[in-house]
Amino acid sequence: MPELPEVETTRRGIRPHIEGRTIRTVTVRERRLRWPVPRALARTLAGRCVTTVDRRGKYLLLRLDAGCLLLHLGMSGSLRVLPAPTPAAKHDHLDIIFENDTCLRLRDPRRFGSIHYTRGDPLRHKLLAGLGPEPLGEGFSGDYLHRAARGRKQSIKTFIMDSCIVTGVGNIYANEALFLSGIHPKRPAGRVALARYRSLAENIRAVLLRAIEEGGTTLRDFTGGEGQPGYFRIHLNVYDRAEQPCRVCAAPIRQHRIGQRSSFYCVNCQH
DNA sequence: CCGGACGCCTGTCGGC
DNA sequence: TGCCGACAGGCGTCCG
Repeated sequence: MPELPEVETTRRGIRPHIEGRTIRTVTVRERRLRWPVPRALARTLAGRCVTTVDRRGKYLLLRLDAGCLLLHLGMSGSLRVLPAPTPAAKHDHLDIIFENDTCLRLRDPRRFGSIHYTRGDPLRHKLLAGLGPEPLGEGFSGDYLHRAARGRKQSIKTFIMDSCIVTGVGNIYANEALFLSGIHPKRPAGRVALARYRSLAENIRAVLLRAIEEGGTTLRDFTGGEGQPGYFRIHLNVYDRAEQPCRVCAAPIRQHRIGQRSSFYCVNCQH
């Protein structure tokens, strides 16, 4: 579910409630997530203080006074801040309760999300070490993409969704950025010219920033850290708009699968 | 090395 | 109604 804008929205929603707070207890109701929740998690976290809440790609980093908690929301995960005695519903797998009776609750019906604790530098963690540049940070540009794509035959869409290339771009925003740059999603990544990669890099940034401003995209059930939906859906040009008229040329938006993922594009505007 | 397919899960929706 | 298949915001792993 959550791509970079939704994870960033979650980060901004939970941060003011938990930064500087000390963890009193942790309740794990379901250990079977994408990877098993560490058995010692509750013991490890009790008494720790959250110093900062950061993000790397689609991972949230809760930096503690000792170690760091990594959270990934998978397809259906969400985090929410609640007053401590709030009854848990189905799929509420984890509660982190702070000494001021604030509860940080993880809900994840499909259980594709994961939780990891690391003692050392989180950016060195196995799952983060190989990630590509942040699309909103330094080191990400059209020149970089063009260089990385050299000789690649895979589709441009699969290419920009590869977290080793650039992190945080998922199915919604890949479709949207390619539309904005007029690039057909099936075009081989190695056959996109530098000028078009410059446009694409700018549009990836632009669409992610705009989505963050709107609090992310809520398709069915995404909510930010304070339970609010995101409003970027209104601005989607192609994603989930099969057969609807292109906002530029009015031709019907096409949908078909690229690398097992639904892809949406305008045959008229994208080449 | 690269690229594509496959699972992992539950919930929802459309068709019959 | 109910059943069944397809599909859903991700990604590590396996195989050719």
